[in-house]
Amino acid sequence: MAPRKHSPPGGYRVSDYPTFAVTVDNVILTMVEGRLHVLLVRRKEDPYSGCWALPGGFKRPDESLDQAATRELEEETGVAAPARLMQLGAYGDPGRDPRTNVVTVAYLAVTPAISDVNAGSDAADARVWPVSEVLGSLELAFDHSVILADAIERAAAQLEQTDLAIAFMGPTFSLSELQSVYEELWSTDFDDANFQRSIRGPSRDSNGARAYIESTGLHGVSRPKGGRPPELYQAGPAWIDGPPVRRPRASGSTEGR
Amino acid sequence: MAPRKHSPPGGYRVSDYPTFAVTVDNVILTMVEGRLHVLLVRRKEDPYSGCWALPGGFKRPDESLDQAATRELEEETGVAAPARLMQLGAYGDPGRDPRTNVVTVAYLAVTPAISDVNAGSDAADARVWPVSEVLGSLELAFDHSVILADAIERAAAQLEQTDLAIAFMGPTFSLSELQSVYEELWSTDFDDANFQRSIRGPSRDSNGARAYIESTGLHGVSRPKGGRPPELYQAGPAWIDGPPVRRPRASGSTEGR
DNA sequence: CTCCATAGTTGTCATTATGACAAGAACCGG
DNA sequence: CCGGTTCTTGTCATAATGACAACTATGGAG
Repeated sequence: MAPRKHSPPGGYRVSDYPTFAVTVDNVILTMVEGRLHVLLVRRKEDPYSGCWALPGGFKRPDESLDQAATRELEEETGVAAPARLMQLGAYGDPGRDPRTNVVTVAYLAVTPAISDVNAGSDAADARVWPVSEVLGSLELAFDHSVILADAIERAAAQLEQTDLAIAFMGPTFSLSELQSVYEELWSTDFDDANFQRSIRGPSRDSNGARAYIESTGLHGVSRPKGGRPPELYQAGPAWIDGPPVRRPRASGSTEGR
Repeated sequence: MAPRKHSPPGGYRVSDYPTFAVTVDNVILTMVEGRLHVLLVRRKEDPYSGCWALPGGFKRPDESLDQAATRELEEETGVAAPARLMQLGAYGDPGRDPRTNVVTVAYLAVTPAISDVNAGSDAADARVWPVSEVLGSLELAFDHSVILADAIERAAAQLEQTDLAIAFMGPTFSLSELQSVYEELWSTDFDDANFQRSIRGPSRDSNGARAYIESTGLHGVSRPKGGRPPELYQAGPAWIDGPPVRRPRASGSTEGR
């Protein structure tokens, strides 16, 4: 029996209620060569020893969920938490952890290409995997495949609502790089010309509105196979005027749940 | 100390990690006379005895989070869980419950006007409150005010993404009733004529596309002060072709998080 | 160096959606 | 009957979108 801490007159005795372990798991998405990747660690311990899993771990009582997510990410992968680590949801199906009752809270974040990933003490290995590979053939620990799928769906939705796409980009980027983010997450093709027009802003006023991105004077380098070098842009000050691109409503969309 | 259940060879011993109580809380929103309302219960037990709170309670190990939310809602308020009970997020700041470490998972749902609310055994009272009143003057238990605010924000966002607005409506409804949902949650005014055009579908094809709502031949009754009786509609089969109304980007919008 | 494949950029045009607003239709109370 | 109210239909100018042609700037093959 757990120790009885407080017993207010007539109050619930907490010890009468089942206890759970609470963990946090991070879905860190990034873009490598135009393809969506996710950061995974290989587990060193049972259960699912040797299996790949989302980086995460146990929440401590003296920290918030957000703090736990940040800490565990850093501990297990050496990756500093991206600025916008957003909560994805809680997963608590009975039996999702063979050991005991574990409820996990999943977080989602997006980063530019990750420089160096280092497996922490709890992990045997850590690297980014192409998402298509992970969802196709790789078997993840626990219900992490479900979490990953939910995360990608959420990220795709957020692309339309926020400037999340910029978070995939480094300090400067070309518009085709940005375009590939939308195309990958939405499984669509944009007309290059129309995409530029949408992103740079409609015929709108020419001073500051819709400052989604800003032009640096710079030019990038050509692709391996040649081609005109792209102009480089940087993140604008704000997401002022609504989403720059809207998700195409085309193929059999299974929206609205 | 909690009982040591499993100790796989080399595995984590769960007993070494802190345990938490896990609760679920429901934000049930509804529309009463054009104003947004939320379902609350008055607590009978400490802590926060006598305080109003979101209906919820402890998750059991043998049920999923969704099931726990449904069960607690029914138990505490007698309200059958609406079809679409969606997870809002997890709240686990240290000290959010004075008793012990409690992580709660919040759920959000929307219903037509609730017929009868009955306080369950755990609650001293149960009723719907106008949201403006709750956020203004009423002090909720725990961090439930924060959860409520998050829920409303989420609901407003979902209005644009899904056919959530329909969930506020009964079997048949007038377009002005539907309009009031958008206007209340977005704090905007729509031009009545333009709203109708948007909802009923653009100049699009006339057979089935954009079947957000369907016309019943019926007519409602006039308002107290007179006026033409509205035509009545019912929910259409599906959310086929994207959102019918888009959130106006007008006043100082603090989007992007 | 020239030609060509590739990739990025600019421009045009028809179609569709949106906001503003006028006007008609159907009810109320007096 | 008449003004007040609410719902409904119609019109018009403007903005956004999709399709597509054309132009620019690179690398590489010959």
